[in-house]
Amino acid sequence: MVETSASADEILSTIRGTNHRVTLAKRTVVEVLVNANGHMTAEEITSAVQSLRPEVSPSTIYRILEELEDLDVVVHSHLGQAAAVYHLTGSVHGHLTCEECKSTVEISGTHFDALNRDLQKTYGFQLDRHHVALSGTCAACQQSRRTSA
Amino acid sequence: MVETSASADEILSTIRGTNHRVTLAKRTVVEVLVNANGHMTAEEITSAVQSLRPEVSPSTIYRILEELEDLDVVVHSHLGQAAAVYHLTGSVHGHLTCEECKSTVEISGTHFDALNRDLQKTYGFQLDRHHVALSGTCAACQQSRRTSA
DNA sequence: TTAGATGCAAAGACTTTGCGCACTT
DNA sequence: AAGTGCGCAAAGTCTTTGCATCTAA
Repeated sequence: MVETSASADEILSTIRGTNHRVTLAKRTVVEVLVNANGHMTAEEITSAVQSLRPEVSPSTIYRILEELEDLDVVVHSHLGQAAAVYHLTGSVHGHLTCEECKSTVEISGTHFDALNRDLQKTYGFQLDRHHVALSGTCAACQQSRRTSA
Repeated sequence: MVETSASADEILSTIRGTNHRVTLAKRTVVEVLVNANGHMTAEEITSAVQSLRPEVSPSTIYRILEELEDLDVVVHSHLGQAAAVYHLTGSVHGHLTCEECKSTVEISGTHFDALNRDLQKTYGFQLDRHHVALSGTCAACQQSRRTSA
C-alpha cells in the first residue's frame, strides 16, 4: 500500500517547525502540490501558482521547492533531458518515461523491491526510496513502431 | 556476457555507409569514445578531443555525438541534473549514481532482466536496452551517514 | 523590530543553431 | 567540383544568485 502524502496544513506546520516562515508564496506552492496528482515541472508549478498569485516569480518557486526538498516534503527527478519534475514525498515511487512520445506514467515502488535487494547485495547501493526514473518505450509506441515497420 | 563495442574502424565504416563524411573531428571523437572505458560527459569528450586536436569546438562535438546517436553507435543518458553522459552502444548497460557524492558506477544489464519482464507484463513498457540510470546512495555514503549520525 | 523571504534582473551551466569558409569525397 | 561539416559566436533553456525591499513572527 502506498503511503499517503501529507496535507497542506501538515506541510505548513513542518515549515513552521523549522525557523522558516510561512508566506503566501509558500502556501500557494504547497496548495498546488497537494492538489496535483502526480509530478509537475517547475514551469508547471509556476504557472499554476501564478494563476492564483501572479506576482510570485519563478526564482521564488525554485527557492521554495528547494526548501521543501530539504524538509523531505518534496522530491524532484530528471526524466530524460527535459526539465526536472517535482512531487510530494510518498505519493509516487517510480516514473516510466517513453523516449519516443515523452509520456510518463507513475508506478508503485513495489516494482523495485527485487532490484533494490539485488543492488544492495551486489553493490551495497541503496536505491532512492522516493523516485526511480526509468526510460524506455511505452506500449503504444512499441505498437506503432511495429505497425509502421 | 556483455556485448563488445564496435571498433573505431567499424564505426567509421558505418559513417561512410550513410552519406556522411569521415572528418578529422569525427575520427578523433570516435577514437576517444573507443578508448574510453565507460561514460563521459560532452565536456570530458571535448577536453579529450581538444587535447589531440585543439581546434575542434564543443558545438562540433555535440553535432558528432548526435550523428553517432542517429547511427545507434552511441547513447546518452542524464544522470541526475548534471550534464548528460555518452558511451558506445553495447558497452555498458546500467548506471548507479550516488546522490550524495555524485559518483557513478556502471553495472551489467542483467540486473534489470526481472524488472524488465515485470514492467513489460504489467505496463507493456519496454526498458531501454542501452542505458538504465538509477539514483540512490552508494555504499560509502551509507557508511559515512551511519558513522556521522 | 528584525531576520528571513521575495521580486526583479542578471548570471550560469549545458546545449543548439546560424553563417560563411574549409575539407572530404 | 560539389556539398557536407566545421569553427566561431550568438542564442536558447532551465536554474541559480545578488540585492534592495518587504513581511511574517
